[in-house]
Amino acid sequence: MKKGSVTIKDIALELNISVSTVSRALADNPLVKPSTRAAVKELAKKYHYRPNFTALSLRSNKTKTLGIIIPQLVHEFFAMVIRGIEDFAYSNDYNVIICSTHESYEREVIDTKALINGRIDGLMACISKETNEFDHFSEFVDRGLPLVFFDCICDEIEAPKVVLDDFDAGYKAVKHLIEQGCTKIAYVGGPINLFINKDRLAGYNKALSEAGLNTRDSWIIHCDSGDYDDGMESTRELVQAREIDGLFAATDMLAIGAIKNMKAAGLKVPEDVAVVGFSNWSIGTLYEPSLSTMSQPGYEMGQKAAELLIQQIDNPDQEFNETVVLHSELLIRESSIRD
Amino acid sequence: MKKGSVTIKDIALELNISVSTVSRALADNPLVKPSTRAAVKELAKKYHYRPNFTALSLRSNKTKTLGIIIPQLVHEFFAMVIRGIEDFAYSNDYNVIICSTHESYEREVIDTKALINGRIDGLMACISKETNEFDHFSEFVDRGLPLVFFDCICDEIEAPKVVLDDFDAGYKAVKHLIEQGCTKIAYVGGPINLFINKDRLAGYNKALSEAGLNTRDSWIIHCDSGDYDDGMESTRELVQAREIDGLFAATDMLAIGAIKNMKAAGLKVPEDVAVVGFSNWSIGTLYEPSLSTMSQPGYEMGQKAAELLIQQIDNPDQEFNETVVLHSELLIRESSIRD
DNA sequence: TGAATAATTGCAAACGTTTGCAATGGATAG
DNA sequence: CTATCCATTGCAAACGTTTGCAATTATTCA
Repeated sequence: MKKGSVTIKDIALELNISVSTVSRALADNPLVKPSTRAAVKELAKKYHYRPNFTALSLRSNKTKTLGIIIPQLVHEFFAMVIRGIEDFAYSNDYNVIICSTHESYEREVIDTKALINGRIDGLMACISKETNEFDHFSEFVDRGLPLVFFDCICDEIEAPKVVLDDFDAGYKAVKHLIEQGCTKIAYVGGPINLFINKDRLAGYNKALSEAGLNTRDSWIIHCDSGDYDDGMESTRELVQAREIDGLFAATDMLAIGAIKNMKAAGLKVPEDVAVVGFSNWSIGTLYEPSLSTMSQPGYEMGQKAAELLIQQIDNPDQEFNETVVLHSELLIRESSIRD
Repeated sequence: MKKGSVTIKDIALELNISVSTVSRALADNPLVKPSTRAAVKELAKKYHYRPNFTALSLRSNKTKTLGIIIPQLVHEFFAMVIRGIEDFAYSNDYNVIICSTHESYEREVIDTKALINGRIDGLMACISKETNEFDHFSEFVDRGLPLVFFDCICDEIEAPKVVLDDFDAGYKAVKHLIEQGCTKIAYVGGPINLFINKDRLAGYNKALSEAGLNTRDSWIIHCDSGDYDDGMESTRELVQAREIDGLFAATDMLAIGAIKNMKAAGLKVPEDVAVVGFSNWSIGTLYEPSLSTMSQPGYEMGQKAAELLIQQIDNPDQEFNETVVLHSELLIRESSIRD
């Protein structure tokens, strides 16, 4: 059997009955005579018959597939989001397509357009760091395709959103540093066009002003990517200046990169500078000092996003626009404890 | 326009011509009159017409989509493999579906079967740690669907494979430790049912015997997962025993977990124990000591896998069964240097 | 035994596309 | 003026399914 898969037609032919009967038999339709049903099923099993996905989709106008657009793959938070999505999707008979944009706007547009043509029933998207225009998403919703944003959202498009309370998280992190006695606290984060960074910084500012503390322009650093190297490059001068006694980093990688700098400069963490990161990467527990951080409920975010999306798919005439806000917890480890 | 997408039929209706003409016009078929072609194209543009993916697939019996099955997402090596695959696929007009099995055999079977029904044109797979049976892949190839294995392969199935020379890599790593003066070298690796671990261990043994060195059963540790925690748990006794002066770990996470243990036990790395990991994770450059490791050419592996797969797709009658072997390089950092 | 009813089955359309072939129209040539 | 030819278009089938409706067969009842 060099050919491709067996079709319903092949079975019909061999049994000398019509395709409709075969189709019905396989669907356990009580209309078909038990004996023919048995014969059909036996043959289907023998040939490992599997209904053709494409034909099914075309007929039903449903692909039972959800799309995910994320900026990065190697990211523990996104991995948890994906698991949350998958678990919810699978238990609702949906499959999942993952597209990683690698933080490229261009790739995001390409991926979105590649998904717009009836390949998926709905999309969950986290925009990339480069993204400042949203026409590709507009086209999506204009076509009546369900869309849900999560984490890095775009507020110009009307769609359900699942986000973290980044403002509150930033506030909690910095408040903790203040409680540990820090008075000169710096911030290092990713691209400020993203709400997550804007909000984390706003939380930082709130905590400072509430405590009557000042900051300086040079203490607030926005970097491009947010990875280890960025953490080292961008904080070099800050660390050399030896002005600060606390640092809030918007990602754990930035935090670790910065700590590496501090160690190299002879600064002790947390004695000289206390540090809090963000995202709770597993390396944080192994690093020395172990890293205080803000938790990010990725699994819940994924579950919720999938739930909102499937809800939308199931109720095509209804308008959905709610924003679900999840909360972050402070995880205190060695890097921020100053007794 | 609440409805779904515009179809060729809608355009035909509005222009009062037949669908065939519209189809031909959009395909720049010279048969159609330039004026009608222009009219069709204008309308198509106006309505953002996009050919329905499902219909296209059904007609052509091609999805222009490649499947990827990997055991983990949060893995820098796999991320590179995926990029390699994507780049090659995209430049050959293919899309990509990623399925992460989360190292679960059950999930691997589900995913494979979900992809067998005409959703993809071919599959690239890296088997999970739990996988010892391969019927799901047999069914795949029996159906005439192209398959390529990469990294963690299964040799019972006839299919092209792209692998690392794990034997040589293990040999190089341990030889380096020996050259640094280590004489009591332990091995810690992932599940031994996987060839990658079997081969790395074999390389370890070769290097030892070549140097006339002995090992002990307790110095050879197979653990389930290969992550940080596993690295800590599984090496606890080994470290407590204080018998060894060298460690070859089959993943960087295992290495870091083990080093964490050593530090806690008061052992210095590399002075007391020299360590070499595997995979070149970026954290390895930031960890202290920075981690010596074996490179893993993930991007090349992905590119090659995609190339072999598309080659197979394009030549359905030809039999492909070659195995491409890529090579690993030793990256020497602090954790293994003993002067 | 004939008619009415129930149990099975098949036909054909539909999903959106492409494409071989037939059909239409106008123009050209004899 | 008619026959031929080219340019342009439309028809219909096909890809593999499902499903309303019609058709067939088998069964039951009087």
